[in-house]
Amino acid sequence: MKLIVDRSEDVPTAPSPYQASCSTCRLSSLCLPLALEAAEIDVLDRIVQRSKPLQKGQHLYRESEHFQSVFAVRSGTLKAYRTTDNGREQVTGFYFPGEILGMDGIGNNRHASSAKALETAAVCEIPFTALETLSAKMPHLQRHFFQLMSREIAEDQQLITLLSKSSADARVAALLVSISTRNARRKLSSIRFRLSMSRVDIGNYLGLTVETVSRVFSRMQKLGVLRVENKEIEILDRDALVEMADA
Amino acid sequence: MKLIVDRSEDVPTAPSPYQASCSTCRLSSLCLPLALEAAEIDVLDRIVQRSKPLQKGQHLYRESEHFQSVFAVRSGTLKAYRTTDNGREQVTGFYFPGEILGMDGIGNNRHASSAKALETAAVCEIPFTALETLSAKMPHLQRHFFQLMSREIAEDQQLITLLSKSSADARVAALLVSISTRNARRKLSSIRFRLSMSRVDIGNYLGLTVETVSRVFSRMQKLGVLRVENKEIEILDRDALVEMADA
DNA sequence: GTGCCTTATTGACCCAGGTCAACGCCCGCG
DNA sequence: CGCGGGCGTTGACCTGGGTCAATAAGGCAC
Repeated sequence: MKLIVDRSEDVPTAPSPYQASCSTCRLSSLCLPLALEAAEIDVLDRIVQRSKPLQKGQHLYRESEHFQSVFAVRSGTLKAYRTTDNGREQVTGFYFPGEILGMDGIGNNRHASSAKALETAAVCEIPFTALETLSAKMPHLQRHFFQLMSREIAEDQQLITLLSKSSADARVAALLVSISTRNARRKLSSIRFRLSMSRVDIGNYLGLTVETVSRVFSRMQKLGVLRVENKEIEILDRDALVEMADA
Repeated sequence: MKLIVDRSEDVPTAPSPYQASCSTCRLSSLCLPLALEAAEIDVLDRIVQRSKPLQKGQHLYRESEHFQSVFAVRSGTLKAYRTTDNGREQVTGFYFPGEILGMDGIGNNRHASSAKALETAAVCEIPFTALETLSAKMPHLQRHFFQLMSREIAEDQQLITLLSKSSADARVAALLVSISTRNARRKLSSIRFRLSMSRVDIGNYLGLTVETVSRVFSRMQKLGVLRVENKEIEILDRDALVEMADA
């Protein structure tokens, strides 16, 4: 399929400080520091590594690589995907600022998926052994991390439900609602945003072909639910969209 | 759909000791005690509650109920499922002896799914706050529990991959291979076993209709890959099955 | 700017699996 | 031990979305 060489490279773990600290981070209320006290945040801060941004297409980690850290997205978007035995690619999630990825690697010390930047993206690296040590000392942190993992499970189950029976319309609607909601949490517009992922990625994630995704967008536009202009999306009728999502 | 009253009831948290301890449990090598030292197992033992078995159809917990404990299956099989907004049921997993369920409730202190016994089943209840406290003191336990959750994530992602693109044959094959592998881990036959779940549940789990599941079984039987006799399954050609699973 | 290559849209056609219907067979209950 | 209701199987038909193909429209390289 891909005939050209993939120019993406693994990001080197750089030492330089690209952002001051968790305590000044705009995203701290969504991210790991949530539920920690000021003093605790400082301790957490000391183990978090910030490196130079990933360029579009660069990998943060690759499937079956040795697992060492989980990552928090600071800016940009990443996609996680796994490659099946027969070589097919399956997108398992999109990660926006404030969200944590890489937790699927803890299970057997090997990343269970790959993660790639969909646009220029900055991440915080959180070495897992340090996080464990800290968790044992800070009950809030331990609890919070358990919760984060549990939520990832619950979200995956929601996707399973979506993929198991829903129509193409419902799948696309559900994704848009999800992005909209996550944007709202980050104080961004929940009705107007830019899709950082391609139609191919959307289709892959939702178990649909590009063509179907495209047709669904067109149909929704015709129905007056959306305004689509390339990657720009405007939700015109959120209620209708929510309605469609569970049809 | 169901016109008769569901006679299942919630299981009361009984105090009586139905089995001695984790240290004598045949399943300890798969379950939570894995990776713990003898002394540590004793401590864990003290927080684990064993109650009277669940009858077929009884619920262990229900979606949106207050989350309090995770559970380890001691005998029998359970299914986890969630109900969508439009009232559809989606099976999210089957749980066999030695496996842990209920972890999806940690995220927001509410069970994200319901769990129901598919046959008479015994479980160990592990109160989560006690587990947290213990985890903070026992690094092995903390690590192991992180790993269990991570594996649940990875398994859900595998199901996502399966549901996203695979054919009906591949889905059924994958489920059979999974059950076979899990049986082997429990030192049971990996080629001959009884399906404790109905065709409806299988179809629901795999995103297929009952009719399709039935047809796939018939087809595989005709191909000499399986022998199917009601709920009894015999795998005649495991390689072929594995092959089909990633087609 | 201009060209090329990747991404997106749209149309025509097809097929895997869903739907509907009929029937047979377990299995639990009286 | 017989009967009834749910569960499983099989067949005929239909449809949502996949496949293939052609065209358009971005957007990055030079």
